[in-house]
Amino acid sequence: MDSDTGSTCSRSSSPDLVVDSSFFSSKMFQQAEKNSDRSLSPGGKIRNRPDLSKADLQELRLKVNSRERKRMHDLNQAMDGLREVMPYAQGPSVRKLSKISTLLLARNYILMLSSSLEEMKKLVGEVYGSNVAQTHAHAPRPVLAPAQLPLHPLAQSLHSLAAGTAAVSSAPLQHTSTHPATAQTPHSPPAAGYLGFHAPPFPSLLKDPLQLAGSYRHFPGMPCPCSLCQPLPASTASLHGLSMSK
DNA sequence: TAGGCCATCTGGTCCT
DNA sequence: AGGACCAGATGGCCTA
Repeated sequence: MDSDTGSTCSRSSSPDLVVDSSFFSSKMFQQAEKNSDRSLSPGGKIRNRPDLSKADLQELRLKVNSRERKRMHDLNQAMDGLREVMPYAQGPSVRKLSKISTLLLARNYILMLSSSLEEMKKLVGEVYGSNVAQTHAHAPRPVLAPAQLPLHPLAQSLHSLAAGTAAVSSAPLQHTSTHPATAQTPHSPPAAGYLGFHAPPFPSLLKDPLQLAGSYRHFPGMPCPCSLCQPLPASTASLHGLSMSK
């Protein structure tokens, strides 16, 4: 059951709840009674307090409920904070990620970043190694194009992740996906399966990462990974398989 | 109307 | 003892 305040908050996960006497509406007490009837099991910290009067028991129960509400609100706030840093379009017209989707997406995001970091380390090591060899050989060496530098795989993967997320959640990114397989109606939340770990997340993207180049979101502070801006080096192709199969 | 998602209440358990 | 955390139950809202 929703509290009166909860039902007016447009499904916000973190409603600003002001607990006052009116908050405990008859509806809430009806629910409380039901729950009490249902859970008449022996035990229960509050129920087993013969030393307290009925009024005290009720006050204690309200206090505990309030704490629990606050705890859940804090949890939801943290969840909102997590949503904010996810590569996912946000805005008033965009339905926010569900909790489960947020967690799954976050996990994949972390995995992708970790993988990209490893790849960056490798490439940096290779570059330094080559430079050392080159210095000794006095031979001219082609300079890596920016598109081939280590950040590329990270950004490329971000595009896949973001585009896929948008596809399954229908949250419009800055570019609009036109891929028929990923088109969904607005306001449909992402299915957990798409963000899960047992199947390639976005098969169409894995098949042809270049196809959706124009539908990607560009992230501030990151090199644009879309194929319109950069070619896809073979070394990063494996990243598209990085996902949920763990 | 069914199903998904969510907020809330509640009792139980664990920790300080 | 009190608080945090957890899981089950319930009902509301929303979308397909």
